[in-house]
Amino acid sequence: MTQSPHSQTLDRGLRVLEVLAAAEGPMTIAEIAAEVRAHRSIVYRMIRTLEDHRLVSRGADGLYGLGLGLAALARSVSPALQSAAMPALSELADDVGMTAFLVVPEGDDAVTLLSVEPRRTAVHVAYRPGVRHSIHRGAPGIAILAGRPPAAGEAANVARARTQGWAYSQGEVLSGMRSVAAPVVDRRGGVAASVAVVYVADDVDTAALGQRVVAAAKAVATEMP
Amino acid sequence: MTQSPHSQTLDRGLRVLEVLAAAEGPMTIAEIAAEVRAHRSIVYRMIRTLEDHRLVSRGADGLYGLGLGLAALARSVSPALQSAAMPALSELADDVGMTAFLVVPEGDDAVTLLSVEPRRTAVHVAYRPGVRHSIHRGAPGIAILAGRPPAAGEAANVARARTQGWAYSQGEVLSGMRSVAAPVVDRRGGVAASVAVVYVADDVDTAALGQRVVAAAKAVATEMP
DNA sequence: AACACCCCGTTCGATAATCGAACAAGGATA
DNA sequence: TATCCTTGTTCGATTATCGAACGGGGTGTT
Repeated sequence: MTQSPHSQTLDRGLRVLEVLAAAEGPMTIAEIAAEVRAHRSIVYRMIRTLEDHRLVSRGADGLYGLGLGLAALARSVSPALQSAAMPALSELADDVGMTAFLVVPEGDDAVTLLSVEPRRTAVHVAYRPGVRHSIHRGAPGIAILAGRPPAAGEAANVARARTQGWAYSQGEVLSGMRSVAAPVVDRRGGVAASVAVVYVADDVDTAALGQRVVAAAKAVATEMP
Repeated sequence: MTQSPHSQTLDRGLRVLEVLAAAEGPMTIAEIAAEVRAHRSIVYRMIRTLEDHRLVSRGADGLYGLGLGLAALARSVSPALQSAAMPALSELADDVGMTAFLVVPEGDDAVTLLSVEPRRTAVHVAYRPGVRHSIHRGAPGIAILAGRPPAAGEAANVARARTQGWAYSQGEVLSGMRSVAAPVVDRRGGVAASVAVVYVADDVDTAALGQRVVAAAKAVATEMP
């Protein structure tokens, strides 16, 4: 078994991006270097290269932050799925007054790819793209599992979600949060994603909400190429 | 004057991402290597590293595409601005039945950071994040310029936009497309962005639309921290 | 079957890209 | 002025990277 060599330089460059993403605001090169644990001159060279690709940009104050090239790159992640989901998600968010989002499986994780906040509710739950958790916890992940062919020894909540068409969870990802989700099943019968909403209220007609989310998920599937 | 050394390895790694973004669908490593004009074994090493950072992912068929880590990174580009703009944009898009988007200046360019398509119009103009053009062409760029302090020798359309509060353009970026935009002026008087809509119809009350866009831009500014 | 072709993934010595201590040049503070 | 801190660059030593070559698996063709 080999060591599967990795690229040190590329790794450090990507860590620069991650450090900038995790930071509160723009940073100096010295701060970045300290965080990445590399020599300053190394970070200089890398920052220049990242700047060429517009992945970082130097603000007017001389500090560095993430650049707009990332917006273009992110838009190219599953573009067909994103385009198909966008209208259905915003319609759903408006209808029910909750944040609606699209969750995609990646290995054993469920990752939020796209989220739409409702137009005008006093309070709503912010749910950011990039959020990642186990596919076995939370309605979005359960919905994805339920959309797949039945597996031996699968959890009870997955089986229930499969028969009723949507999944429900409470506090599995964030305490106090409830979530309802339905799988997006594409033409070939594969599960591409799930559509979900989150909320905190306890006076919600879950069954009706479930049907509404199922309809949104179907709409997404219909728009898929 | 030195050559401002750049990092070859990092550059090639980023080009891998760009190649994947530009591609129609997932690619083999050999295809990527050909496109990037680097040896296959180099691309192997880089792909492994990119995979560790979840910027690329290997599909079930063994092909590689962009990974979900990009969604998280993109969300960290001006997060405050994105959060502030999201609700106002989707409300605007719904109200007027047009695609609404947030445009940010980067040097001499105007770049689309965020876009929201309307819920249910038969036809609407798709406008993708990452679109970039000169800040001097098109309503979004003009609006940003108009939000800045008056400059000597500035174009007439900028001056007009400043007095009326919003900018209008026709076919400057895409032929046949009309666009109306208004600047987002933050608390410190700086111009962070502009809010814009695009459409093709010629029977639109431009003045009324302009007022509506101005209101949306104000709403975004109000939500800014 | 045997062949040809393409893609995958890895190995390893030569090489060139990278590393990082040291340097020069501003600001700021005292 | 002198001191300190930060930014940005230089350049020889080192080491990560490069890339030709290898082995193996899959698919389609003769």
